[in-house]
Amino acid sequence: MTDRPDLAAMIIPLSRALIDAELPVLREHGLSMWAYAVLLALDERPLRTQAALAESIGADKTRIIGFLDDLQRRGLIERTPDPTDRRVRLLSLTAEGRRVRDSAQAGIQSKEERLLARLPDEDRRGFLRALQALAALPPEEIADPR
Amino acid sequence: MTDRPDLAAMIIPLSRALIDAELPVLREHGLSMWAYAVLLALDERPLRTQAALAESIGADKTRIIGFLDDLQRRGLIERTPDPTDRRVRLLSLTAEGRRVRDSAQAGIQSKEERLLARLPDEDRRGFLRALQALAALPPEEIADPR
DNA sequence: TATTGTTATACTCTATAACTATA
DNA sequence: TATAGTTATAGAGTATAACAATA
Repeated sequence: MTDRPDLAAMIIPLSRALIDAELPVLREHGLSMWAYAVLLALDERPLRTQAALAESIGADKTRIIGFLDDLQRRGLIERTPDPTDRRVRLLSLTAEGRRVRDSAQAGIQSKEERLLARLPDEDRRGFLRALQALAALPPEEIADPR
Repeated sequence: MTDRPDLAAMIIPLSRALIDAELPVLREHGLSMWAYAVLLALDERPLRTQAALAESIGADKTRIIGFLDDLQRRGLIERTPDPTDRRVRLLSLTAEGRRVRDSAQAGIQSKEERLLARLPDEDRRGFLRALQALAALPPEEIADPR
């Protein structure tokens, strides 16, 4: 047995607190958490189906439809039928979508930086490296490591 | 702007994955996430009111009642009226409660250790130190740092 | 017949408000 | 009147199932 609290017992409340920290920032930009996740995912690269987009942000395909409707109505994303298969929707960020995303992210990261500033330099660097490594793992490997 | 993903964009999915990892372990011990959180909180020290217990684990006082009922029925906690003020309930872990808690926690932490083993030593140490520091902060300071 | 996106339905989780018993 | 605990109600979030369009 270790002498530390459970990882989950530290991360779950931290996760909740970060959500509480960031929702007001997102609201200033007219975004919900899921809408912001959509903008982040599409910024990487356009996606060919809504189901793929949903999966990439850990959501159900039925859950993001309302958010896509809204983002499209506001001109932040484009959602056009694929000419080669008219069942699927091609999804991409508009210039305005990228602008909103960048400005929301700037607000969020500046708040996060203020938080990280409380940590000693070397812990902060190790923390961020470890976090990026763990976030890059497929969820199944976290659920059942080794 | 930093060159990293948002903290929240890494921590929220990690948090979800850890929950998925730990629920099966808890279920083996007949515990839900909230029931386990109750056992962990009471292990630190007995508590004088249910509302204080609820707050310490980030729950609403109305939400933990069913779990307390069940834990008491199974003899894992004691819940006795305070003789000096019969409105309040004194809460504490029984020996059996501590046994179940220890065995569940052993299962959880061994799974977590397998996950942490993927990280380089110094990153892992920095990660755990940073996490403990952040988890010790009051939620308000995370929601609005500085 | 199978698949993409959508809508409709049911279920779970959580928060709010009412109730009781004590003080 | 106020507080601890409880119960009841309502709301949000989520998952499952049915549906329409296209392949």
